[in-house]
Amino acid sequence: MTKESNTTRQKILETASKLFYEKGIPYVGINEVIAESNIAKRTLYRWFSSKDKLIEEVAKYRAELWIKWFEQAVTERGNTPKEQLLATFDVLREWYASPGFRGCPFINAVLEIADASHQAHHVSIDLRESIRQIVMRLAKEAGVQNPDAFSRQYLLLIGGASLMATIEQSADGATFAQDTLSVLIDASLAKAAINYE
Amino acid sequence: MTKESNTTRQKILETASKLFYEKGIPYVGINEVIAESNIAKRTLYRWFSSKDKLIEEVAKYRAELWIKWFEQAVTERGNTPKEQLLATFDVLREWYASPGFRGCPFINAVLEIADASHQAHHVSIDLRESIRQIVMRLAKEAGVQNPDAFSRQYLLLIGGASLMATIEQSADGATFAQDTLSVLIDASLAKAAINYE
DNA sequence: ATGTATGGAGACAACATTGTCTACTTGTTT
DNA sequence: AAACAAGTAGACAATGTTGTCTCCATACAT
Repeated sequence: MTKESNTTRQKILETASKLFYEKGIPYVGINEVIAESNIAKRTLYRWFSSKDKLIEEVAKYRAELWIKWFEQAVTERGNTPKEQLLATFDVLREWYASPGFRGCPFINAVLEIADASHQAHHVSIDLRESIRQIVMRLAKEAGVQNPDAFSRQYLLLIGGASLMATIEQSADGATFAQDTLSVLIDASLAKAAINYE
Repeated sequence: MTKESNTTRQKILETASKLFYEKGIPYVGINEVIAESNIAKRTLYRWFSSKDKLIEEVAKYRAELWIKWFEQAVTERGNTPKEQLLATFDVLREWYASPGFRGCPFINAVLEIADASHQAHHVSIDLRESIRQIVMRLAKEAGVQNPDAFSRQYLLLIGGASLMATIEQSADGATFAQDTLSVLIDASLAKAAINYE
């Protein structure tokens, strides 16, 4: 039934999510997903019409969890908006250093699936936009001069830090990003204070 | 002979490089490379013992060209070290906006080939280190306080900008990175001037 | 002139891929 | 009781993959 079905669907989603992340999407076959999920092939195809659809649903599922995790972790730490902005990179540093970390799954998805028209790309683009909205709100509250430009610079830093974590397998990128962000905020606040180009 | 051989080898390298970049490494088969190169399968395998070896050699070939191109483009523009540092993102912006741009091939390679022990990963890591060395030298000349940390922050920005160009398909990341770099340099120079915290 | 390096054309083996299909089982709802 | 939704097991087709192999042709060096 619906209840039973949802748990099966959920089980597939979680297994696929784990395998896709660990091995890279193109390197995981449907057969591996069904074996690891302990389900029949027929069952998988009843819930997901194709591998591409499964990839898409996994991406949506992950994105939903990620943004909740991020938003909560950020509001938990730091009391002022500025502190919260800086705290994002504390959260990220821990993530990068956590066991099993193998890059940001959303960046991975975009590059593993070369086809730019794939729905999974849109999920990653939307997630980045969600992050940017959160950052922009915090930046406004912190009194940053140009919150829009600032939020885009933030995207640069989070992308760069994730990339460094993936390529150099080091969490230090989060620290460099944090320092850079601090300089950006202070420069913007100073500019706001003297209100002079 | 050696001369003839080198041109054949070179032809394979260039064709593979183009295909790998356009379609993504896992999505290009050996058969496609040989068809596009107008050579026999036997010939390819005489020069490259496996697809992985070909991927590795293509990565090395590209990295060599890239760093030359980058170094030259940078020294051509801007007279002072600071100007040259900022000019890097003018060069990159043009690259991102150029027709057929489909991301930084070295970032792509790392993420398309999930296996971290693949030689192509090392090529990308080495290239990033080469970039960092160039930036560190310029930073020293410009009088930046902590050239090592600065160069790593630079890597963040170049990675972030490349990623933005890939994911959002926009060259604007180069501009945001340039602005950020400018703030970083000025903050560091100001700190150097007052020689205080 | 004869060996050696190089290249072309393509068959072939061995295996992996996605997605379909048949046949059977279980549990729930009307 | 009958219909229906969901799941299991796994064969199968169609296709794609890498890498080997045979047979032949060409060009150059000693």
